[in-house]
Amino acid sequence: MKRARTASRDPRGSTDARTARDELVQRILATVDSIPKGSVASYGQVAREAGLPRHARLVGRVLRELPTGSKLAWHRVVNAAGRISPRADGTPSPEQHRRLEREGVHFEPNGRIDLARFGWRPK
DNA sequence: TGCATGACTCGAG
DNA sequence: CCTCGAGCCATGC
Repeated sequence: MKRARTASRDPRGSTDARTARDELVQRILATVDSIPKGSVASYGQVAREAGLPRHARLVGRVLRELPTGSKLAWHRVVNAAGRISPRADGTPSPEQHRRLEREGVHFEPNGRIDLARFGWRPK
């Protein structure tokens, strides 16, 4: 049975609350997975495509929590400025930079990617 | 319930 | 082009 939520308290421990959240995560992962090789999408764009406008930060959180060695193409997600978002240490991930260049995504001298050229445009 | 934390974004200056 | 500040919103303590 569904374990009635005591109305007041609904800690993330609530079974349906957790499943609902997991579904949002799945949608985000699926969207990221659909970004074609050679192009990039911003956190906000991924959120919108996943049907979650204004949730760019959630996309970032999800990617941050990805297990090392994940098959997901997390490197195709950059910020709206076309840059690799700084990590906790304040510097952009060299790994992400490498992966992108390896699949043909070019970086300008200022560290930005020309979104008009490499930005993902879902059909 | 309140308050701080961000792989965010956008508009000003 | 860059730095800031404000707005945004799920999380976690």
